[in-house]
Amino acid sequence: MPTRTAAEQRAEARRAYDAYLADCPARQLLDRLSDKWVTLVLNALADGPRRYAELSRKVAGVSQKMLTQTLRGLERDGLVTRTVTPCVPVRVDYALTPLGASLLPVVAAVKAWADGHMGEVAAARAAYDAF
Amino acid sequence: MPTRTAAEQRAEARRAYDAYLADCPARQLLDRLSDKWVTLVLNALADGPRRYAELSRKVAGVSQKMLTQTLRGLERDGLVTRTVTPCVPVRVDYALTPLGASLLPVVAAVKAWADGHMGEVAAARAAYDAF
DNA sequence: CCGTATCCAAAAGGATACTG
DNA sequence: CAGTATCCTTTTGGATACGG
Repeated sequence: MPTRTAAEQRAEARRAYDAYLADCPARQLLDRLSDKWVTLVLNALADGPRRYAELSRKVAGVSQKMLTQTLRGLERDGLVTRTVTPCVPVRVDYALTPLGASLLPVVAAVKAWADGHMGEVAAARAAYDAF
Repeated sequence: MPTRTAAEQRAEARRAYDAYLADCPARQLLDRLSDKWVTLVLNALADGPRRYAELSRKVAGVSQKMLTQTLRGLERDGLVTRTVTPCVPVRVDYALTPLGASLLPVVAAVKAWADGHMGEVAAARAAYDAF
């Protein structure tokens, strides 16, 4: 019997989809933005450089693991810089790059839509759930 | 000894954070957009209503479970409508609501930034990984 | 044709402890 | 201060089978 059935077809479609994603810049950005803490860190850095401990406080509720992981990701993507000042104790500052700063308006656009329409969404949810 | 230590403090901060998120429309929207398939489905519906099976094909690689789950979520949020035509076999059409359509420009803004800057991001990544 | 229900594997993410 | 390493729970999401 042929093992190549619906399962195989789906797997193939999935590979095609993954390849498509790899080539889709918008999707990559969305994946970054969808990381739970990225936008919060971006906003925390919006008005100037911040130290690690400052971010830890400003972005309330974030674990060390997630903060570090998020910062590393942003640094890798060229959105933030990490500056180590070798004094005692060590001092590390994070700041937005111009590229990172250029992303802020996009986040603001999302925020603007949200502020303008999330009321309708909330109402729709309430109506949906009531029924 | 007091069991109320760093752990408790963190937990409290986390509750505060969660409460903050519950009140933050932008964050809620971001959570929606971050759902892996939401934007793809939104785009698939951008130029007109589509049937379930059509979406299944247009959004390559999606499983039935995820497609249904995504559509239910969008319907709940008032972003898409679900219209059942009770013939044999059943026919179900999905379409964007005006609210859902109004979200398209936002997605487009994200896409625009991505198209304009993802090259730099990719370069930054390459540089970071090479080192 | 359009789903729902169940199971299960993989990944995300938090708590804790430890280091330079 | 600024992390790293480990463990472990929770969530996510695909595969499969079945129902209206």
